[in-house]
Amino acid sequence: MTRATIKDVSRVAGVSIKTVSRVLNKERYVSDDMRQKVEEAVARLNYHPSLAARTLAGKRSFQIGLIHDNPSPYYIFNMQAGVGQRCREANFRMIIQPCDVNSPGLIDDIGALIDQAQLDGIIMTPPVTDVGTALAELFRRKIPVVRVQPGTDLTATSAVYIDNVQAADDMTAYLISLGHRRIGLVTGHANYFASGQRLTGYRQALQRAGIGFDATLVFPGQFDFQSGAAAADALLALDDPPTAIFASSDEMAAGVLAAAHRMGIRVPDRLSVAGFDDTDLAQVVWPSLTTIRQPIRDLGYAAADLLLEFGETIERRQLPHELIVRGSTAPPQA
Amino acid sequence: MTRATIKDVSRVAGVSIKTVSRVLNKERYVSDDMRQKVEEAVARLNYHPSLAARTLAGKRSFQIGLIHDNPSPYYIFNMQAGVGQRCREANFRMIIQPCDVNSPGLIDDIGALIDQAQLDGIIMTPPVTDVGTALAELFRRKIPVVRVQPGTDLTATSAVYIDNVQAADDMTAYLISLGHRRIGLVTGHANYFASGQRLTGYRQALQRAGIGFDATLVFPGQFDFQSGAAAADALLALDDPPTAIFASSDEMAAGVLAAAHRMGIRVPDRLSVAGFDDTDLAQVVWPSLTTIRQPIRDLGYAAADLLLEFGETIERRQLPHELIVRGSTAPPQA
DNA sequence: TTGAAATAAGATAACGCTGTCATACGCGAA
DNA sequence: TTCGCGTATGACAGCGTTATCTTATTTCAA
Repeated sequence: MTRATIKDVSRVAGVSIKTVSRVLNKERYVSDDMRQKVEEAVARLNYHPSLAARTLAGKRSFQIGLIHDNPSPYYIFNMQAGVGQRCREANFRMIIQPCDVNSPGLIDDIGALIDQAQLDGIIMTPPVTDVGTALAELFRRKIPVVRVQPGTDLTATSAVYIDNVQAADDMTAYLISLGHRRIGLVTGHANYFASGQRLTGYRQALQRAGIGFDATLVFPGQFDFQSGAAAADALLALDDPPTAIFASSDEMAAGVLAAAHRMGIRVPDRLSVAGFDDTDLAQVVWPSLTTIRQPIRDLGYAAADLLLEFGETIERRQLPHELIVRGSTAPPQA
Repeated sequence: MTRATIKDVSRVAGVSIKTVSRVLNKERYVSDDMRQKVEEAVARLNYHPSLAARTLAGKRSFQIGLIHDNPSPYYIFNMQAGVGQRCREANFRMIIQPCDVNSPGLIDDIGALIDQAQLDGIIMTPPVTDVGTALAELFRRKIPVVRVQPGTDLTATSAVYIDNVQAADDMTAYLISLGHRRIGLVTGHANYFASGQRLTGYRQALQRAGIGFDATLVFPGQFDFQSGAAAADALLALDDPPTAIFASSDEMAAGVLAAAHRMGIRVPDRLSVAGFDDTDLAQVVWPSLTTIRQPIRDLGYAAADLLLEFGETIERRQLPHELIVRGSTAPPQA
């Protein structure tokens, strides 16, 4: 028993091939009578149209690509879950393309992907979102693009994002409200635009509270565990160390926690630690992390939604973040 | 400027379409002369063959599917990385299909995937590997299948795996060698065959050391953080609590750590904790976890390799695990 | 009542490849 | 020389859809 084709369906339903195609594509000008006959035949034969044939004959491929260069399993997993969910709803398929932002072959790889699979659209996550040459290549091919948290050319493509400035402001303000005055900040990788935005939010909250900005309390990180631990080592070795450390990612916050544990500094009693993202990680470290929930899955869903609903039309969508208070933060000890 | 087709290439190279096709597919009977002309034209036009057309015309689709129902981002991420890598080497594409083992639509979903995309092969990860109805559907379609760590019908398909019994034995023996006599075990989800195998390895090591098996020291978990913490609560509340706890996953080990922290029990001084998998998580908790490194990425790579190299021919490959000693284990306090 | 537009259906040509078959050439054995 | 075989190339049909064009039929305003 081989696969059923549209021809089989048309024979069983007693209609022309084109009519079956019309029903499948929900085109107009099909009588209810015909539609029903076709649907019955489709069900009876358990027919599924060949994507290859549809792609070849039509202008659409029913496939979108997700391009990423992100070492965080949590991020990618949730992004895929969101995009995948929306794709499934629309009967689209998602093609994952990991890539290397620093590779010279990046543009060729992306081009090859689009050519070979004839993608209907592309979703990009940071930091690929901000590679000018890659963007240019996509424009050249006139393919719809949605970027997640883009940092540059904000209006060049559709985009979904959260308000990073406000989120960092929220967290900083929360720490201040607990009574902290010296708050360390571990920034993210310089490649990521969000890193700068979070610094802005941090400064903004400090200023509103009348707390002077102290550059020695800001330490550059790379979003990963190691750099979080290193930052904590440096910050806690200061003459006047911070009573709270706000890390721009949960991984770095985990690093801060580990460093504190290593030094015998009790968290949150002697040091408050805050993260960013609310990945699963936030709840599997001890104490569990106060963090900003970034709705990664929803961002993915929204990105796919923009692609499928609007196509080339440029659209933007901001999603809400949320301050999640857990056990890693407390008022500073007297 | 639209995409280049094989026709364009043939015109530029001054040869027939079929010759271009031959070069592309590395068929025999092509002179070096021709081959070079074609390759030049391909490069000049930046030509990439249409997957849709190849799939439709040929018998292969150059796509394989990765079917999973696994809530662990780490696992999936690394599995994808391994499979993806091998696919890229062979110029294949990987289609990800998350699914729900308990959904009644599972079989239809898999069938639709294969029909629509005309996949050349399927890779499955636990626990989907052991769903009999799904396996039957794949056999019916005569599609090559490679399973990762299958638990049932071991010889029914190609498979890649590690020796779970030996791995659990290794860890248990290591804890015994540190001087532990009462070793708690948190098992994994009953759906996973590996859970039972690890229990076997644990018992095997105990027996070899002449330590009696104590069923009260074995607590059922679900592979996740919560169940790890719950297991630790229960085990540490025993009249004669264990001095070491071996959790069958890093996530559960993280749960054990958190529970210990909560109770003020120092790790590893008062309690040794061991995990399984060596996911990234193992290094971002404190103290970092002694664990069994399961080469997930390599398993993925090997799975794709079996599929691409052997096709329908059933082949099996066992990969080595490794005991990784970190800070969460130590000799028991006197 | 008429005819132009809207509706409903089918016949047939692409789409860009691969598979099959046909053809042509060189070379060693008969 | 001739035959046959391995090698090298091309012509052309088809893969399973959608797009385009054509042919009814119905509807509705003038």
